Amino acid sequence: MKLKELASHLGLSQTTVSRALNGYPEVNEETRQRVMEAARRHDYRPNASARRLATGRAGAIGIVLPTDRNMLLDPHYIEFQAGLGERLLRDEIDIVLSPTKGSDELATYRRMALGGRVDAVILSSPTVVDERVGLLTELGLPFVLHGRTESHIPHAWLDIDNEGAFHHATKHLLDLGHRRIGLINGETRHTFARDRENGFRRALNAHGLAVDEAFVANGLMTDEIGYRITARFLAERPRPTALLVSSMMMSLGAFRAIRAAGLELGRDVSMIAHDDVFPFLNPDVMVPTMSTTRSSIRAAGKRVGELLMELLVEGRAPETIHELWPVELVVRGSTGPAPRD
Amino acid sequence: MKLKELASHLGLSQTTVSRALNGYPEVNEETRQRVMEAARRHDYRPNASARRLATGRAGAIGIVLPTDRNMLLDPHYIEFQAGLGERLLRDEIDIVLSPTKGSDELATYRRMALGGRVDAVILSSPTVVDERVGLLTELGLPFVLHGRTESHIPHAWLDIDNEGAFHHATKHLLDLGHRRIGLINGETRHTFARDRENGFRRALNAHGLAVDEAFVANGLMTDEIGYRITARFLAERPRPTALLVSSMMMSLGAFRAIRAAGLELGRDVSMIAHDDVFPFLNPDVMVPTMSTTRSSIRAAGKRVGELLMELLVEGRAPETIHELWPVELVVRGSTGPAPRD
DNA sequence: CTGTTAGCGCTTTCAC
DNA sequence: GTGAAAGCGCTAACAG
Repeated sequence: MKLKELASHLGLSQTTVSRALNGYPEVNEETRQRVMEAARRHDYRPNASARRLATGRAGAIGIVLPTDRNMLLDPHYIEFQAGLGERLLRDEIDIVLSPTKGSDELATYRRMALGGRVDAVILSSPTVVDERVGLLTELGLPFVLHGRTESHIPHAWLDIDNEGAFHHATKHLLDLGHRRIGLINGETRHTFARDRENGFRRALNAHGLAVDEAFVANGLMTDEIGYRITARFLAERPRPTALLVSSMMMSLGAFRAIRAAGLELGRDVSMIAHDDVFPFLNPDVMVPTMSTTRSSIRAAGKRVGELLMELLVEGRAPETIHELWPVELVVRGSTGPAPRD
Repeated sequence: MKLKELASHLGLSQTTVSRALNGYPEVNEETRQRVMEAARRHDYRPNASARRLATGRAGAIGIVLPTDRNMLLDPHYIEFQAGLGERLLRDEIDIVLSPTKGSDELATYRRMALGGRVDAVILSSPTVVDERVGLLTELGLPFVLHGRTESHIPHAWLDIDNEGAFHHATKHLLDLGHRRIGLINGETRHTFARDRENGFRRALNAHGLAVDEAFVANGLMTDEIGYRITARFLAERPRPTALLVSSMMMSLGAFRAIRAAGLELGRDVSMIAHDDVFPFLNPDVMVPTMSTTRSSIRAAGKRVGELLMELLVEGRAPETIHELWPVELVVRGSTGPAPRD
């Protein structure tokens, strides 16, 4: 069923039917009812491409999906998508995933912009210096950055307070008497990792403590890397009495390394991990329960969807969109007072 | 830059330029070079909507994304997407995610089909009786099912041999002398869970053993549920000496429950878990290493992309596409001989 | 080998 | 309040 057929069916013009369906005010209320009713009965759906071509709006937002390693081989991504989808659903906006090999990423954004397939894009996992912001601005494709990057170009972003979170967590460990604290972090080129490290260092410095560089490590946020780094830390003498870990996934590996070293989590070694709140990994049911800095990545996705709509529909200026979310510290069983030496 | 401009720039008609760009054979090779070169120089990209409207092809395939809990907001999903993307990338095919609330799922498929936004869709996590197959067939929207469902309607599917995998795993445990084996499975409405249970039962029966229903459990495939079910199993007397677990995520919880019960994995209790091969969860680096039935969900995604293209481009008949992948049993440290009673 | 001419299905002036 | 007509940017017969 296409508009033309529907119109002739009703003995009306395409124009009127289109107007009725799209809620234009100048349509007779009775006519509108008839049109609506007929549309429903015939299960009429406007053709997306035709509508887009006519309006210039794509009704979709884009995400570039790097198919190779390490970018988003983690569950963070899908949680974010779920949140985003939750919001976009309301306006029947689709998410277009454009697969890309890591090296062609910028070219893919270019293709998205020029192809008119999307109205805006979302940028995730920014690095400290991120070329994408400049490119998209130049291309005139609206976007919201999830995270932050250093750039003089005004743009919309939403981030969590990584610096504050790890500062708080470190301070908590210091208050418990820990003096040798290890940091197991994501890759340094990512802004969030740098921010967390800054928070960590600031807390130690404020306490008059030097950072022991042997206890600062970065890597992919996997179970395996968590295990390896922790094993290395625990082999040092003296070893750290507490760990700050950038992801729950890494904390799983860290936990195993602690056990493998014959130590007990929450007594011999304390741990605080960052929790993005995955439905399948609940710090409350771990044994011992895991102390965390918590911020739902799904909620962030939802809010980013919201901001995108404000950008697109209400024409809100990107530079007015800067949201920094506070991060909660949840103290559970994996943290305890520093053991005596 | 649009086609029209590019054409007048070159002193050619739109048609010729279009043909040159789309690789039609009847274009003079020299002309084609000129056109290509000009297109590159001006960074010309055909408008996706216009092309779609003209050709009727969308250049995208759809996935319905259930935004609420428990469907597949788990990492399985993103791995599959990555594999799919890897293949679709080659033909510049996009993936359109249509967010939906669980209950509106069928309506969303309908919308996708009628809206012409996608050329085909992918169906994941089928239930034993799955209405989607009938709906899509009726709507005439091509699809490939990842998994299997009971249906008399001919359709394309790719699945792993879940029955065989769990039969094999169970048999292996039996050969090691285990007699009380627990099954920790996904939700029974899903075909894969039913198939795994069937394989498990068949192996026990072939061995002349009755299935102890107290040792068969189903639930969401999360760490938490894995923990709970295992704790319950281990509280039974006599308790199981081996566990078959449907996901690595659940096995993490199972592992914790085993430790919490003061038992040792691989000695007091053996475990085989199904591994979808996530880059962030490596059975080889666990302690002890985890025995698994292994099949890469990412490889499946890639192959589904391939099949989709055959369906769409080469016009392959859906009913000729039935792939059942064998599953490898990888014996590692988490399995050992049954302990003496 | 190239150009002319219709559309694809919808929205949107501009008249009435 | 409704309709006629002109596109949106591209592809695809059909001629030549």
